[in-house]
Amino acid sequence: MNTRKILVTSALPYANGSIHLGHLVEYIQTDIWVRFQKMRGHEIYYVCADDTHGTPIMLRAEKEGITPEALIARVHDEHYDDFTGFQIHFDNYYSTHSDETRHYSEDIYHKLKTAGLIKVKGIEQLYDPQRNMFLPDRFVKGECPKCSARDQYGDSCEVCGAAYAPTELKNPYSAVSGATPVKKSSEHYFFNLSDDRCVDFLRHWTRAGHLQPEAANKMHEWLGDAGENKLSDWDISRDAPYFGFEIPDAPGKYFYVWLDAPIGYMGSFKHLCSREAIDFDAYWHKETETELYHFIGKDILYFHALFWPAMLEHAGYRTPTQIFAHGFLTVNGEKMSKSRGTFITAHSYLQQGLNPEWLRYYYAAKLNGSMEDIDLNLDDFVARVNSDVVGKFINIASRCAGFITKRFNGKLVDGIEYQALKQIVDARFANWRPDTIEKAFEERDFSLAVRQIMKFADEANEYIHEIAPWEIAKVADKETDLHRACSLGIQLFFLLARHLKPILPETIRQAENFLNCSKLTWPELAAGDPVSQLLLPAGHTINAYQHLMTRIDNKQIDALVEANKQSLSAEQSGATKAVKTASDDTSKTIAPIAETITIDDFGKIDLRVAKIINAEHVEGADKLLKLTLDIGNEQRTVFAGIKSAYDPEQLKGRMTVMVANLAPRKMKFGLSEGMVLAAGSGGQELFILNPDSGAQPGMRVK
RNA sequence: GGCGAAUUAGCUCAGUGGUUAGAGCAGCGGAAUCAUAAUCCGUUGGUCCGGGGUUCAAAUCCCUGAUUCGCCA
Repeated sequence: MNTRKILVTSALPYANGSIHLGHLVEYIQTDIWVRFQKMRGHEIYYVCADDTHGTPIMLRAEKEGITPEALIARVHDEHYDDFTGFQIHFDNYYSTHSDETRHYSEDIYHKLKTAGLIKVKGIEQLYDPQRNMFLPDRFVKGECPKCSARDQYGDSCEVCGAAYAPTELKNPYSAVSGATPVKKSSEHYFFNLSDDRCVDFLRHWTRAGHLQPEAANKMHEWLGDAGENKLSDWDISRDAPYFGFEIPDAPGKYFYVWLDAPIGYMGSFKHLCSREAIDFDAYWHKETETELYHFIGKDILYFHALFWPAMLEHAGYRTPTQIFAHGFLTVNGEKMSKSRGTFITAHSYLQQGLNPEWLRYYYAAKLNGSMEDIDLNLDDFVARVNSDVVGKFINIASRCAGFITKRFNGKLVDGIEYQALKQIVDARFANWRPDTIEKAFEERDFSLAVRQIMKFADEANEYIHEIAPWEIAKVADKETDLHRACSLGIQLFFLLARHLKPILPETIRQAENFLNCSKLTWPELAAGDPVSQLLLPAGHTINAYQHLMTRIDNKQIDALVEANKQSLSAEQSGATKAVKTASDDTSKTIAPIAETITIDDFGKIDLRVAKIINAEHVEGADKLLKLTLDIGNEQRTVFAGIKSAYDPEQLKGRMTVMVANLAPRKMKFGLSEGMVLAAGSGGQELFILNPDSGAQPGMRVK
């Protein structure tokens, strides 16, 4: 077999926020693929790094009262610990805030400039006059120009979905200082993506097998047909103050974080090369035959399939062999949700004592190499892992090992019985060839690999049931049969373990101890060679069996979800890019959305427009006002806890909304026949609802 | 609004023109007791999202509608 030389990356997590189960899809996917290739003996390096630059990092560090360098050092360690906890093995986990990344950023910039692909032009942006800084879109808030919803971000409205420029917001304010932003122009540096050289190159490159078909189609949408030019030049500079690399010949101008992020792949690899004397150029030289793969989420295809290859090409470097994009993770069929406790951090998963290999297995069972989203269904997660891994796979070792240890001193059959065993394997298990599984792993169709491996595990259990070692064991003169049967079971377990090792590295490491064998390699089988060639040698001795994996208890999942509900305000959002940062600031004052209800549930609540015909203080009550409400054909008395915010006189004659079918409640001061609706945290922060003019008392609200 | 993807058993998913649509899990009925970390046999279960079309033949191809999710405006 030819030894391939491969460099693999996962996208760089942003150094602002924790790793969560959504991130882990990608790192687990990559790690499985890398481990598979390593087992096959290929020369493969897996590098990654924290993505450390940009305004959000700068502002967060400031908020915490530390330097950005201190912030990114801390987050780097947190991220690295999380990844290590999930058995994700990087050959190097570095930082984009490094000499190497700076070097290649400047190098690529210079080469692009020399090629005439950098230009400077003035643009007008919103500027925070109080903080003396330009504001990224997400740091400008205001009212949506279309629907007037308040507190919307500068790029799009979360209420009506409209997209717009931050300058279009009504009553804009800076999310940093609260000041009203002003328009100010400054010079920005652009990478000329719209240049014919880039467009022509990308038109070809995106169709040349470097992308999944669905990704290539998406790129075509962005590129347009031949003759069209839909690409805009890419703004690669940001003005000071900015945490990042200053552009060499442009004081006060910094490289935009997305310029140096992918260059961080090179930086991290360079750092590894220096440490381990690897030839960097062999992997990045234009004419190289080494392979380069980037695993990414589908959300950042734009950067990796357009900007990045165009930059590399015109700076004289090689371009990626392939971009492997995956979909998003949903939990129980929905977006991860902090209020439902399904926004689960890697740290909490590990801290709650859940086995990381459960998740690795489940993700593997779901991933198929396409850009489709995958769903983590928590009930299915428990059932699937328990049934497949413990019930089928682990059980094979568990049920055969006892006999081998107790009756045969740990030794598997040898001599003529070993030959008989091989014959059985080649007759009955001739279909246990690794080809299909190997191809599936190579193509990142892990779900197919897992299906195939579990089919083998089913066959192993069926066979063991047929020969029934526990029956043979009762018969005095059938020691040989018992020995052969159980040896076969262990051999089958050994074969399955070899296939599962990329997915379950720690469990299989323990299995290697149990099996008393050196590190398991991928089962390579040439065409025509019998399956029995893959077995442990004759007379091999194994160690006593100790349990290799426990089952998941539903209670553990409940506790995990509960823990992530509780940590709501404490946890940072941890999105891959900075866009989530600003929302963290508001999330602290906004209560989580309650459990989903059906329209029928809502229909049970009878809300009516009510006119407040009288309001008065209640003697002896600290918080209550006594309201008399007109709801059309009847009047209601309601005691409302709004004394702290409203004067009775100002309420008289106003219209509001009440729950008309709430069970009456006897209170110290009388019977309350419903409740009026109000928002706010209490005290002076209370706001009763007010229907639009024209609503009449008694109208139902629905 | 435009473009794209998805929709198959209770759950998670296979199945891209060819028997009567499958698997695992769950359920139900048995067996077994080596495996306290379990298995084996049997079995129930489907309007392949709805509607229309092409074809000897459609889950699969085409049109149309619904829902969900993306991207774009």
